[in-house]
Amino acid sequence: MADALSVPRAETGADLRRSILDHTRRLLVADGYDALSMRKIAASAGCSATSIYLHFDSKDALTHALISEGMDRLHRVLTGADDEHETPAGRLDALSRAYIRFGLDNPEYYEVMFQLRPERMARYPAEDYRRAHRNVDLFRDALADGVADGSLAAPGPPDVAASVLWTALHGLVSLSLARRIDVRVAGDELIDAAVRQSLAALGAA
Amino acid sequence: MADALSVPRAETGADLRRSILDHTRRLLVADGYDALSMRKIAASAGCSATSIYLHFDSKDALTHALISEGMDRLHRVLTGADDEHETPAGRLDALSRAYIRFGLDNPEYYEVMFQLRPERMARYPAEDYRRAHRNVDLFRDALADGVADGSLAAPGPPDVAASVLWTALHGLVSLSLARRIDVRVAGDELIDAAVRQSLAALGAA
Amino acid sequence: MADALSVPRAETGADLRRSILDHTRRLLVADGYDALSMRKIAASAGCSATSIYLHFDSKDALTHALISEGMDRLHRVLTGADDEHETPAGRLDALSRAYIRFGLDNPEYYEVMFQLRPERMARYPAEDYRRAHRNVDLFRDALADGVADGSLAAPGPPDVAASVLWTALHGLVSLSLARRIDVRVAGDELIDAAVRQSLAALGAA
Amino acid sequence: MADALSVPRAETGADLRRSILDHTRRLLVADGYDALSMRKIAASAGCSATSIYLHFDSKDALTHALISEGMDRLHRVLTGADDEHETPAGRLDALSRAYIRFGLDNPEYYEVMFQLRPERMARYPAEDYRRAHRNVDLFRDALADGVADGSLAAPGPPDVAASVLWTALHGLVSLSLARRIDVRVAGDELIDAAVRQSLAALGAA
DNA sequence: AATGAATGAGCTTTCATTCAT
DNA sequence: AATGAATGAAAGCTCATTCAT
Repeated sequence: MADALSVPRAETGADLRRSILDHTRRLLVADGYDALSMRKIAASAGCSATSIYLHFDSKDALTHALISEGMDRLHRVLTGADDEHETPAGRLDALSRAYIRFGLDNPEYYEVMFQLRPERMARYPAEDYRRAHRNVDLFRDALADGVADGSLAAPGPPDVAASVLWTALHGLVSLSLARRIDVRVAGDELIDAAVRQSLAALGAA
Repeated sequence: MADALSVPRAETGADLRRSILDHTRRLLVADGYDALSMRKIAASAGCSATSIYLHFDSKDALTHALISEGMDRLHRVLTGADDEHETPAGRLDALSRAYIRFGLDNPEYYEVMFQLRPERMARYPAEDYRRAHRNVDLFRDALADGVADGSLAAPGPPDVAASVLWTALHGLVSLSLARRIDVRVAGDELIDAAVRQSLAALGAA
Repeated sequence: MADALSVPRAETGADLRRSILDHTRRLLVADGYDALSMRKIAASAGCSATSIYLHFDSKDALTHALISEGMDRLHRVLTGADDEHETPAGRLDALSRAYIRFGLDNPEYYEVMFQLRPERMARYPAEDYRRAHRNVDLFRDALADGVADGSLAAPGPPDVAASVLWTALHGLVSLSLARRIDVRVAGDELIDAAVRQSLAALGAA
Repeated sequence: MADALSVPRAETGADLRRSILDHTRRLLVADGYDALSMRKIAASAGCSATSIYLHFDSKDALTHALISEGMDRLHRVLTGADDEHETPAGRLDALSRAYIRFGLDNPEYYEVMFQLRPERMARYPAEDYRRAHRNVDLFRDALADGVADGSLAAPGPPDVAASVLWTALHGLVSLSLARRIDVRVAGDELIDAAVRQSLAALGAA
């Protein structure tokens, strides 16, 4: 009875956990990680700051949950792109574009996933960060496959070439998100050029 | 004489300004920008927090002084590298290596120069950030020269190709500083590979 | 029972809100508004400065709560005085004396209510200040009633005459509170004289 | 030579003292006493904060200099008004209007002269405040003269009646300066009404 | 599961004032 | 006469977190 009359209550239980994560993402896009505070999250999610601690041990733990989630999403996106193509060169191209797209479309995930310094966060589970390498591994595997079948030519160990490719993609994404790239240059043309330049050395012509 | 005998006194006057900047850099390397506080700087520099305000209008102004200084240093390093080589390809290679070296050797400058989101800093002089483009221009000029004399082949406008090159270098530097690159891969080998891969597309063979 | 035996504990909860308001009043009497600080209030109320923010959004909000409270109290006092008399002249006399009495008895309320410059306070709700006029309205109504029944003779619009009367009463209260009136003159005699002189022009003989 | 080329230097010596006082007045009008700071005064007067201390022992001393100056100016204005009229009633009316005019025209002087609580200012010379009474004395003398020649009828000791008159005038001025009077009422009409009402009881018809 | 209350530590910044020059 | 340098104290306010309920 009271419920029927009450104002639409904020989520509770598992829903609240989900809601907290989503509102945190929203705040991250808007204000960035530094401006994130438990109070603001609580206010945004419509719960008390204390309630957040029912679902996350600490602010760091909340951040890590987001990182994990982001890593999973990125991995899913990348494997999807990987699967859609046959040739190693096609896979590398698709992986690169999917990575960039993910970063630009999910600035909040990208910020916590790749712009944070884990060693500056207390109590961080190194394990979580090691999972990030699964993503680089996708690049490496496609590259190794290409080298194996002669369609690609990595000028060195595939591990290294894949890492280099990743750093290049990351540089594009992070400077784009920070809006540090000349506006006359930024845009789809830049992304195309970046993918082409990044893959050129790998003989993906 | 008295000086020689006196205990190492905290600097004063213009020296203090210099000392504040240096201690700020030290703290930036150790703890990062977010953890930077006027109190900590003061404690580190051996002066009162109030004294910092004699030399800098605000925390932002102090940060901007560092950014300016870093931009100048980077520019000097890059022009030095540029001048030491004759061929456009040689210049591009030297510029790239100098950029990476500067970033890895000056993590504190690099952090405030390129890891901060200017739009999230109040009262920042857009002018300062525009100076950053002077550095990209060095890459573009070398590239354009190479295209002009036929020794290089940018697959598109030199502006775009230079920006792409910059993002690739930045990605390498920022992920290296964040220690996010697999330790089995990191090192001089990685840098070599990165430079080679980044320049491959520009026909700098 | 436990209560009776326990040491005088600092209040908590809603009691703390009340306690904060009361200690703020005490500090206002002692030191004035300018010397008021959140830390001092906290120390006086026996809570942390942070706790004050659980009950009031800001220092201004705390001040405004006091202003509101004071306005209510004054209004209650004035309507009480108004109701106790039949004739317009009697009402005006009672209103005037009640106003003066309230001011002299509640210097802390009076200070925030009438000695502050609202335009110098950020985020002040103009609404709160408009409520002050309800009090002047009581004077105006009594005066208008007297003019209507011929027992009083306002030399002009009742609005104006009532405002003038108010300013006269305020002048007496504020200079008395500031102890700026010659001690040989101050006292009940002065109040009597002030009321008599202030009402003389209104034909309240 | 250097002088001829140099930018217009700020005043020095006695001129600087004068300049400090004037800039302080300007700041008082703009921001009020609470917002007054030595640094702001120095910045406004174009000298160093330290220089202020060459001319005034402390912030309080500077304030007291202003109070003294204001008291002198008010006294001059009042005696001028007093002298221009023959009859006691005329003198009282002129004194009242001159007082109001002075207050409204010199909000900065009025604020430090009459809105400050001397007991809250450290090291204040009680003497300075006693001089304020000279002004009330002018009212009292005119009133006493009127009583003596039968043209006025103070309902009690002239001292008291004069003080009451002063408090009424002060109430009008202070509430006007604080912009606390209903705008539909404020204006010359209000001043006229206030003078008329204030003098009515003194038989100045 | 959820919360209101509470706090100590911390933040940037401004203050009046002093001192050596 | 004038100043730049320096400071301790204090301001309002926000932070992540804990605890009792």
